[in-house]
Amino acid sequence: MEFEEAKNRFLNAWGDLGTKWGINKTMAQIHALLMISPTSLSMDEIMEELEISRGNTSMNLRALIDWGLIYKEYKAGERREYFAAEQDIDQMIRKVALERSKREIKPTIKALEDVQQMQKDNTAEARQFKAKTKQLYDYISQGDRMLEKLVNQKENWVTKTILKLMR
Amino acid sequence: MEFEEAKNRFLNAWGDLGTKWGINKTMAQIHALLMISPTSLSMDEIMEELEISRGNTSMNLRALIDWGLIYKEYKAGERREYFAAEQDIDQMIRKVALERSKREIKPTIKALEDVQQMQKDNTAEARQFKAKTKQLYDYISQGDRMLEKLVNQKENWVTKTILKLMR
DNA sequence: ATTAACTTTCATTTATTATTGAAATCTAAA
DNA sequence: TTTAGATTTCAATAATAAATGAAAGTTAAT
Repeated sequence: MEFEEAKNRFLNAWGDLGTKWGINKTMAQIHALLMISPTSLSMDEIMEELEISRGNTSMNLRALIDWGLIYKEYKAGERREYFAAEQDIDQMIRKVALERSKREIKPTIKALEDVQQMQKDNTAEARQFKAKTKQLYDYISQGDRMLEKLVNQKENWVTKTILKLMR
Repeated sequence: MEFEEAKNRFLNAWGDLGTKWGINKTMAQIHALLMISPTSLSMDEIMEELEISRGNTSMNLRALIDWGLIYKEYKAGERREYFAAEQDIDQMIRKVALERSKREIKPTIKALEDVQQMQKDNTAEARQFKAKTKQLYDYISQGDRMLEKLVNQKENWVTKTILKLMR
């Protein structure tokens, strides 16, 4: 396999993975491209490599910055902006976990909390509903608390966690 | 909040969560409905409650069965099929983790493996590419091995894992 | 073997999400 | 303060994914 072929294989695989994880294909591919690039890249270089429009590139670069997965770099005497990926995988996973907690887990927990406030209603349906949503609430909020805790201890928790659990 | 209102709030929250996790809204809502139902439900009951078509219901029930999240029940002397959700949350999370590993993680690992076979190429680009994809491969495959291990030990690993890590 | 209750399939339609590209905005340098 | 390189915005378009519904398929009971 040639380098170009391997690179495309990887960019596509990462793009596909992204779409399954609430990250659109372009966003994931820009991220992939920056991860494997030995130098930071300008918007034009990214557009050319991935054959995407300026608007699309701009919007997804911003999204990646919002997620904390890439950052801008300024070169002396150059006006244009360059972009580079966070290279530490632990850090990367931490960022993704944090963002997904914020966008998906937290709102779900809020909803589960809210529905607990339901008025007394002693039908079998209402009882099962209350029991199940409470169970889900306890479960998910405990998981989220764990996530938070691990994310905030700035060490390489992912690796550590994996190794701990592999014992 | 009335029961009906709470129920809809929950069905919508679960549907939304699903869309962020590669599970379409209807599939997630059917799952939610069955989780909170004290009895198993027929296809017609599900259609009516969620106001969705027969075709949609049929396809998503099958998908949920494929994922192992719900199962069929047959009632004596009745021709129609009834559906019930797996009630154990640990089991549910295990099923989702397993399915996502199969659909998303495994193919990514395969791609990362493949691109390692790239021919010798000593440009800075190729070297960074090789290093980064190897790093990702090691990381992700170790994570997936852990997942597999935990999923296969049929205990309530999610709870245990969380508690272990909360220490 | 035929009927009728029930389920599945899939071509078409609808809804959702992503992408484009040109105009507007921003900003460093002249 | 004007210019020009560069980025952002967003209405329009394209691509993708989900939902419909009617016809085809299944199967238990007669």
